[in-house]
Amino acid sequence: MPKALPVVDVSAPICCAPVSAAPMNEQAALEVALRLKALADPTRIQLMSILLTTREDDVCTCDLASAVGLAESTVSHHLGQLRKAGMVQSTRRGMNVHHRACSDALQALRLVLDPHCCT
Amino acid sequence: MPKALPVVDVSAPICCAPVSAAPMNEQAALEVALRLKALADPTRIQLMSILLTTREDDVCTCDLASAVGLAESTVSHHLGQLRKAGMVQSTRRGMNVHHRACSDALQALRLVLDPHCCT
DNA sequence: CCACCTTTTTGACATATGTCAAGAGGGATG
DNA sequence: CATCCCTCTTGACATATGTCAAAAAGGTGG
Repeated sequence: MPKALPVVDVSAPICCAPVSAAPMNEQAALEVALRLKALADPTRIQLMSILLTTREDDVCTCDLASAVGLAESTVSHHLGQLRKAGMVQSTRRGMNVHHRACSDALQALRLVLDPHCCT
Repeated sequence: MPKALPVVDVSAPICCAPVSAAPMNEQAALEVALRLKALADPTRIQLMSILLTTREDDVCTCDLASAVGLAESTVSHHLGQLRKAGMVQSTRRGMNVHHRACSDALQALRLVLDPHCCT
């Protein structure tokens, strides 16, 4: 990756034409890729799955850590990635931090990946 | 990534319950993550976009290389990744190799990412 | 203030990744 | 066969990534 790393804010749901609408330019492709990258890790997928399937708003970092069997610092790191990509929102409640999946961001990403938009 | 790298064949479209159906186990999460990883690169998203928006079956490696402005060996590498993930099919025709996007694989991935499957 | 719990940050480390140049392979065409 | 094209593979290199332990930061309760 000998290319300068681009600094882009991707905390909002992706909003651009679908991949199949027209050949994407570099900028749009980067926007999509950065969000995909946030999801492209087994641990983070598992975390998203747990958060998406938990209706209660009471999943804290330590719960997640024990659920995926990794160090809390590692899970905190992954949650940070997901947060930066707008996939998760976290709120401190007392001593704990509670996490929620942002289904809107995920849905927006799915829209962009639609392969049949303009067939 | 001090964990042993898992060797998994992901050339077929992903087929598992959506992330929001139930907490995913490690194996399923890995299957999803590996496919996402294949897409989680700006160049590869651009390549997919070009292939998806080209109805004719006549996009060869050198065309793609000049389209994205990278060395042909680099593009060949990316196409290999996409092929391994079942996102692209390539066929040799004479001197050139022609590439096609597999929209089924992309569609299957979108299904798994549905955040509202069981709300 | 002190002891304690949860979370994040930092540092270190091994592994993975994207890129190119150079070489090797596969086919067409003279 | 010789030559030229297109493609893929290999090697090298810089950067990014996932992981943990240790330390720091944020909060609660005595």
